[in-house]
Amino acid sequence: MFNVKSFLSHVFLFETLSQKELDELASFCTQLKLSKGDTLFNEGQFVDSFYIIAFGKIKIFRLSPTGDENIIHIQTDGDLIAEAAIFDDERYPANAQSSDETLLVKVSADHFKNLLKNNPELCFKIMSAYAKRLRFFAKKIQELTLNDIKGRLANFLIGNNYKNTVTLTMAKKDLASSLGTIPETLSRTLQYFKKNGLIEENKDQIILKNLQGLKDLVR
Amino acid sequence: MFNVKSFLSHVFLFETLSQKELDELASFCTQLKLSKGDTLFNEGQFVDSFYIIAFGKIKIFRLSPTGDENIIHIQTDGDLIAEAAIFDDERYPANAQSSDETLLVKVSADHFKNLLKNNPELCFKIMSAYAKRLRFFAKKIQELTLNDIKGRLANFLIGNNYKNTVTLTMAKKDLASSLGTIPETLSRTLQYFKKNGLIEENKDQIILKNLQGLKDLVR
DNA sequence: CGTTGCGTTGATCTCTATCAAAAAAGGTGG
DNA sequence: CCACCTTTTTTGATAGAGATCAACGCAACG
Repeated sequence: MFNVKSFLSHVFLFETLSQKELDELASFCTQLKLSKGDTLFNEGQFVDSFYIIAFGKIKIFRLSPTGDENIIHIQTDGDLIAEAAIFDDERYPANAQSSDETLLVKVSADHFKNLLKNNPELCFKIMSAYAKRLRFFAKKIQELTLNDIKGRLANFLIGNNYKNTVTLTMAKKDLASSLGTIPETLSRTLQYFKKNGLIEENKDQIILKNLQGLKDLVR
Repeated sequence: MFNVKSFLSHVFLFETLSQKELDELASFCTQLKLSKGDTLFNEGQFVDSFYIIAFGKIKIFRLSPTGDENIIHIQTDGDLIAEAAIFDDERYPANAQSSDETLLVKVSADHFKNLLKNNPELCFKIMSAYAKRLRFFAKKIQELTLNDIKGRLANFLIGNNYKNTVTLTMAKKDLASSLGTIPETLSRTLQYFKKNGLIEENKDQIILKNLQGLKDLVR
């Protein structure tokens, strides 16, 4: 059985809250269960809450006029969604869709802001979370302008490996999109890595055989 | 004569402060004058303050290992610099350099955080500023992955035009870098726009002759 | 089993970076 | 104000990376 309050107390942003504050926070949170493909919100809709992922995956994306889906990122367990939007204007800036069986905690924006008013420490934590995300974005921008696809893929593999193995948690077409390329190119780049002895592939596992070689591809 | 307190009272972030709070704020702010080319801070240096531009231009950029300068953005009058960094870890994530005669107000991070502790409304403003910047970055990422150079330049022109005229406030080589390309390509793209009757150029003024045509180039 | 979506492979073409050089614009000192 | 030097911008030619289009194998699924 899933306990909202207990879950919240383990979320980085809320670690420092007192029992009383946690109770208050929990009082205006609700659970939300989504199936694969369900829409959480759409670009342009009014913001009335933000979300925390208990488990599952949420795809954040925008659509070009031609209908192409541009994945900004894929959020997963423990990640916050649209927490920035509640302080900005009153509409969501992107689409969010579940790409898996997903359980979310939904936090009412108005109530949350109220809680913040009396808790500067929590404010600081939120700001720090923002700052982290800003840094992540800045890094991504640099990566897009500086590195070619080999470099970007190598960087992804290096950053997501555990004991020299990367487990793909998303479809390759989604990985392609979040690397700023298309499935065909990703496929070819993976072949290239394999031919040069940099990696081996085994189902959804990618084994890094030559870490230094991969690093050399990254600027 | 430049008056710090009066200037601060007109900065969006501080509009809601009382006279008393403004006095306190001003007490730990200093002025800083930079000439063209002067360095404000470098990537990796410890963060002890953030800045507000009174007038002038500050270039925020990172260097690739090969020494290429990757301009993230160019900030100008009224903009904040490094205000996100003060809540993150303790180092600046990029380089900042004056690209003009520039006057800055320097705000001590520690003192400022202290002020924030007792001012939730100001916290909200800061968070909103963060949210805006996040959105700017997200848009830039989208643009880099979605649009080609024609699209990016068209988008820039559309977004920066006033009465169908864009006044270039930076060197073309810098514009090229912040669009994620190189001067040669920017130059050629401008020629292309001219040949197709989309724009006309006159010194540092670009006149948009066919707004719809430009829009059609943007995804 | 047929259908549907994903991943791979091949051929081609377009865009953009690179290299090289000339032209234009900006400073600087006399 | 002019000659000189530096930096920026433009133009040309070339090569390479990656997108596009097309087709096929393969697995999941009703």
